[in-house]
Amino acid sequence: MRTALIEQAAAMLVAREPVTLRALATRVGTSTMAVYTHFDGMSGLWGAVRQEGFARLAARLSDVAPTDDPVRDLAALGAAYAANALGHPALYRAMFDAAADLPDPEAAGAAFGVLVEAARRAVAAGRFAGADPVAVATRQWASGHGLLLLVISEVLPREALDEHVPAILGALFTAAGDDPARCAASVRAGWG
Amino acid sequence: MRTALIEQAAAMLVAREPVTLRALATRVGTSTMAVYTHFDGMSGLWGAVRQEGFARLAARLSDVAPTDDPVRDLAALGAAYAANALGHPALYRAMFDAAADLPDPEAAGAAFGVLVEAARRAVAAGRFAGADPVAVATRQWASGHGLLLLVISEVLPREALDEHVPAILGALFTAAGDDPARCAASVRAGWG
DNA sequence: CGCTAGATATAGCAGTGTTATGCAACACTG
DNA sequence: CAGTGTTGCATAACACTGCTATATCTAGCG
Repeated sequence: MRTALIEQAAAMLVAREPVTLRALATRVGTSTMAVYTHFDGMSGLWGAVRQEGFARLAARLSDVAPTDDPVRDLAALGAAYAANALGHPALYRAMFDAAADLPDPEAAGAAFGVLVEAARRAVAAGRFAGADPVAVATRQWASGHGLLLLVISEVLPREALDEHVPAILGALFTAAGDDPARCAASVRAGWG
Repeated sequence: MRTALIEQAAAMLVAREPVTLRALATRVGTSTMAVYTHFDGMSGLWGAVRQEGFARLAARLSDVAPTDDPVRDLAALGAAYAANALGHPALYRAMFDAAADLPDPEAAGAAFGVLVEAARRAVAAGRFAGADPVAVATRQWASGHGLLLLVISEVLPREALDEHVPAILGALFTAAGDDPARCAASVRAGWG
């Protein structure tokens, strides 16, 4: 029942239908009370939906197989992140509407951890000499997040991603200590 | 009446109170119908509020006096942008909830134009050799936007701005062609 | 003054989330 | 096995939301 409600809510979210209590209950074939017994009302359900979104994101990022080029992997993680967000834009927006209070913040931490781990390998491989992996991952995340939100909001066209993401990642990774030419090649390879 | 409604809505937004039709009408001392004669219902009022937000943002950015160091100016514009967003976080979020459809998109274009103009001066001054001013401005804007949203959402602490903004701007401006050391000094001077 | 047009006030509608109550099914206990 | 407490869902009602239809009032002008 819990999972049915969450999945139905996520489905209505990606279908761009308004996620209302009664419509949700009807679709699942139950009554409105179910949302109150399994969650703490709609706000609780939204929390569960956000967490599900972060769980799917973490799964998508974990699917990116590490190679012997950690900088390429960082770009590939960015591509997977963008694909996930563009595939379910409404869910992505909902996730960050209140990303601070998740039932289990570890889910978001896991997604972020994949990025940090790749950055750590880049530092270990000597590509990011003396850089802080957490700082690099945070900057990549924040920059990509902002660009993605502007694309999802239709402020920028979809092509803006291909135009700006490689440039931004190249700038960040070069600033972290990577060789500019080699960095550009890795980013191009990872971003696809 | 129009302006009273917009200002009251903005005030309730920064006060973190729910902006409801009846509460808004009561505060202004009128009836709910006023929102329908002067705007086209609540959605129309939200559009006007978003536009007012962009107008204030453009005014704040225009207040940044240009100096003979355009790279410093870009960082100063970033600081003004961040101060405006952090000063009225709820308004900032509302602005980008539907930034694509504004009654007069020129208001947002004006704010963005200030950034582009500074980048153009940097190109003209030889700091950004052969770079595209619009691309540089877009990357700075998107990156700062993402970081600001994460701070406003309390995913990242406020100190993250001082930690990451100079690094990100330095990386972007260096990638645009500026000298690393000189760029770092300009950013430091502008970010304050 | 009389009249028209615009804006405002009132009341009601459909829809929302939430809650109180009742009912049915389940698991445990003597 | 009967009785019993607990849990989970259904029903109905409540307060609230945005919105609209109608009536009233207030200028502005001939």
